[in-house]
Amino acid sequence: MKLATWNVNSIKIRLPQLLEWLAQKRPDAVCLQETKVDDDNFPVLELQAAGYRPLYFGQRTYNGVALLTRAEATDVIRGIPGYEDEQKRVLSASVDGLRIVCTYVPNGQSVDSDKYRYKLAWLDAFQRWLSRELKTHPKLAVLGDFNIAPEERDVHDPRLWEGRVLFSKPERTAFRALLDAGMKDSFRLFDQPERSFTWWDYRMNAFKRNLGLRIDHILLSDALAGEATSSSIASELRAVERPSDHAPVLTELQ
DNA sequence: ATGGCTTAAAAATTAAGA
Repeated sequence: MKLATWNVNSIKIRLPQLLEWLAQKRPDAVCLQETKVDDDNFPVLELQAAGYRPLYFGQRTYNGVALLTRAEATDVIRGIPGYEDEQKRVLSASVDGLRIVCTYVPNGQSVDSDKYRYKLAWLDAFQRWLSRELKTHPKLAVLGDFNIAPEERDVHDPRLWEGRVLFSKPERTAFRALLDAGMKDSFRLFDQPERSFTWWDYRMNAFKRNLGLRIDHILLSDALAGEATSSSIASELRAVERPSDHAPVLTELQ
């Protein structure tokens, strides 16, 4: 079973690339972030024609998540239950015996901003909810744009980024708390090339120079981690005409 | 020169991303 996540930075702009990629890779479940459309404008028909059943939880202009599955998904939950949030960032469902959580973690803007405080409070609520979910759904996968580079090797220049948003100590501690709740970073279950990243700034030829961060992740519950057979970053999608600034991440289960 | 692109809003700029 192939699981994938991709921050598309507007599903409207990226739909042709998404459809081509789905046809090539045929993932069984795909989590999308920053769809940037309300639910009335989600491209349902195009994705159905491609063989996928779309679930979506969006808003105009900002945020928005979606889950595309080839098999039927059930028990759909939107948002973090019990956590009031105007922003559409979490979508969960069961498919093929797995519980899948799609997430778009707040960016945080800068460490001295209200958005950063919102990010940390949001992550605390997310972790506490996932800890409970893991008890009822031992086979759990959490996929998405976490907006956190967990370790120094996930940052092109750790000295430059130390203490900045996406790589500050409180954010890395919050990411560690997610793993400590009973999950593994599937990308790190396997040998990987050095300087592997999932996001590159649009400016400064950052992709060509590989000045990136690894901030998009596929976490697998401890019960599921043993079933993983590979994990990789589809960086070729960052090299196309008019790319998203994020590349997809793929993890395959036996 | 906290810039450099890209997107969505709206009709020129602004906000936001990371």
